[in-house]
Amino acid sequence: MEAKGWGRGDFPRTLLAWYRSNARDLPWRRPDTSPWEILISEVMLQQTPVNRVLPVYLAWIDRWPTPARLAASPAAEALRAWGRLGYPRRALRLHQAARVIQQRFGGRVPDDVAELRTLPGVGAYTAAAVAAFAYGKRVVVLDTNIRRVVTRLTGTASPSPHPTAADYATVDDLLPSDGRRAARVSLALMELGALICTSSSPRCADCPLRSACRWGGTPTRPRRRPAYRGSDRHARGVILGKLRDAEGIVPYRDLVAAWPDPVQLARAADSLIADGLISRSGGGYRLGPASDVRQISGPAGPLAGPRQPGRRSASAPRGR
DNA sequence: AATTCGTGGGA
DNA sequence: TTCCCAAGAAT
Repeated sequence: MEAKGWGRGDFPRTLLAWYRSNARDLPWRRPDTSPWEILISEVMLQQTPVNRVLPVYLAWIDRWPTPARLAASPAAEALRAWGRLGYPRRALRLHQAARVIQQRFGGRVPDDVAELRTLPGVGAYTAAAVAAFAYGKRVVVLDTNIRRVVTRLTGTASPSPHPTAADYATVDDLLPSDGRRAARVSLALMELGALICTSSSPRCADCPLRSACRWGGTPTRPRRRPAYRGSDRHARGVILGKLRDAEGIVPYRDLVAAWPDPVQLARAADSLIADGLISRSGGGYRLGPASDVRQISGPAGPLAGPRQPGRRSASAPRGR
């Protein structure tokens, strides 16, 4: 569907003019940003505000300027550098992605959406974003911002919580034929969604597209999420914080001191182990998956159990 | 297809 | 204080 009152070329021109003078100056938008840096920024920005990503991103690309460099580091280091960005499995997957890029793609971030999609932690949005923003490919980039802006603009709001085929078609119709220009339109739509056409209390008076917008101004009510405080999720966060702030092994008693319910604590720790975010080590816990130890200790380790002193902490929970 | 997965700033 | 929410992905 065409937005009302626009010729086909008018929409990109108006939007890009707005973007040129209103876009934030973000490091991953500099013209010399590498595909690897683009990938890092996109993963970090998943469900995470720009302002929180900025310092972590800068430190990350300084430390690991190539996939090879990250692939050569233990996963625990990636988790530690991730800091408090949230959703730490993203750090783990980005680390895994670096190893896949190194081993299967010769150290180069793929430019093909299907290949990008095979990387851990890279879904439909991130694959499209890297293909478009790093390589200038004409692909539909569909994140929550673009979906919100376009459905409001064209009056085609769909009730589905996930992007539909119709959503893709609607955006595809709005993108110019040139790949690099289309990518810039996608960036501009995202920026418009982030700065003007926000989820709640949008600043319609400042919108460059207001004369063509079909939106009636009816916000959608999201379902409320379960309480965080006191949840297993909260316990996981506390455990991870403790292990992140410690260099090595954290005794179990230190975790008990940080969380009142030992049953819940054990459950949370088990789930973190299952996710590869932490592992049992030397009678306590440490950041990172068990595979980190094999890497650090060298390939000599037999399949038989942990190579640690027989002394086992009495306070450590036994496998259940 | 519906759930689960952090975190902290601002309304 | 409570609640919302910020460039999704995996299962």
